[in-house]
Amino acid sequence: MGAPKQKWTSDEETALKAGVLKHGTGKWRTILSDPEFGSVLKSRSNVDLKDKWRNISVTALFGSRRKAKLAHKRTPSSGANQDADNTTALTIVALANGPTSPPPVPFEGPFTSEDKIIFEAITNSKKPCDKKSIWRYIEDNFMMEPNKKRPVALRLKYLTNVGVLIKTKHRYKISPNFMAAA
Amino acid sequence: MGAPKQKWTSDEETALKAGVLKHGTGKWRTILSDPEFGSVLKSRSNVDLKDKWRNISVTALFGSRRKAKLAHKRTPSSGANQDADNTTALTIVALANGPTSPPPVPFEGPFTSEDKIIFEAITNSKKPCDKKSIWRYIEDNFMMEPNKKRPVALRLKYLTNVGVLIKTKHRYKISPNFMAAA
DNA sequence: CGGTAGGGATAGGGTTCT
DNA sequence: TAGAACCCTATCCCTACC
Repeated sequence: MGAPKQKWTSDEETALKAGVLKHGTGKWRTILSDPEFGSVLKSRSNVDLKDKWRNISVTALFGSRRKAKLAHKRTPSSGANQDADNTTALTIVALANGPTSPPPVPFEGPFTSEDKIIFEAITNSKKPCDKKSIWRYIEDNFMMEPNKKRPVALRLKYLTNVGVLIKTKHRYKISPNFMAAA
Repeated sequence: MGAPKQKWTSDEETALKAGVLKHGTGKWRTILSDPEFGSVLKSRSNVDLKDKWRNISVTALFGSRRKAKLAHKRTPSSGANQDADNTTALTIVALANGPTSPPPVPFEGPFTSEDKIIFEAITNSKKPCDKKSIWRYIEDNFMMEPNKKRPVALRLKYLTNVGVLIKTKHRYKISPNFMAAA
């Protein structure tokens, strides 16, 4: 019969994350065509990439797609839930040789569930985006309740201070010193 | 909390086997939607069907799922093992009113473990399939050692002679006079 | 037609119950 | 302890919509 099920290797996963970081989400065919990632992902289709990204993303934030749907169904309460912090999927790690200078404040891990939402919002926009875009993304996708805004705002400021995010003219982007990894 | 464990009735089991014979394995939602079987199986989900089929199939071939895993772990040796013949699950019985003429050679039971693998291979392909497909299925799923090929080949020829299998243009299918039953 | 998004189905590992 | 029934979720498939 067909293939018995092709499990993703961590190499493939890393390539996918790097591809999303470079081209943005929803650019699956573009990522596949990029020789930087296409070679690693040559046995995957654009749809495979989409599915895997959905799985990675939703797993990091909710633990599973099923739980994500349940969370969506509930009253707009627990957007990012508490037991999501001990996942490793959508995390960001420092690259060996970054071009910029060291941050004034050292980063102290680990990343929180708020961080992960912020990363997803920024990554998804593909361009440096302002605070309002980040909020809109979060509200559109996670039905976060109002009193959850403060911790997110605090993390946004913190991540900027430690150099994980770079803020230019009120717009945020992820530092090139960091990239998604397993 | 949930349901107290709903044991499968033999009616349900028969319906499942007939459904697999008609639609092939892996078509659980289709089987459920087929009014011919859906009414009997109305308290079962597609996943239930899949799980039950796994139990039936693997039990017939190995005695249990655990033994099946062990068999897989061993060196590609004992694909179908010896103590599988005294099971009743994946057997085939003659239907009362078959459309075709009686076979030149009467069938003498019982079915062997080789037969069961052949049935599974053909059933799984959903279409009449040639000898090569059957071998590929067997090798993919049971890691049969080469010197086991002969008994399977002999049974394939025998089952064709007695009319359990029908061979057309080098392709085999199960006779409509026969169906899986408990 | 090719591509993406999203819902939904399947495969296979794991867990619970008996 | 084994086996049957059931759960979990990564992967894969289908369809609507550009």
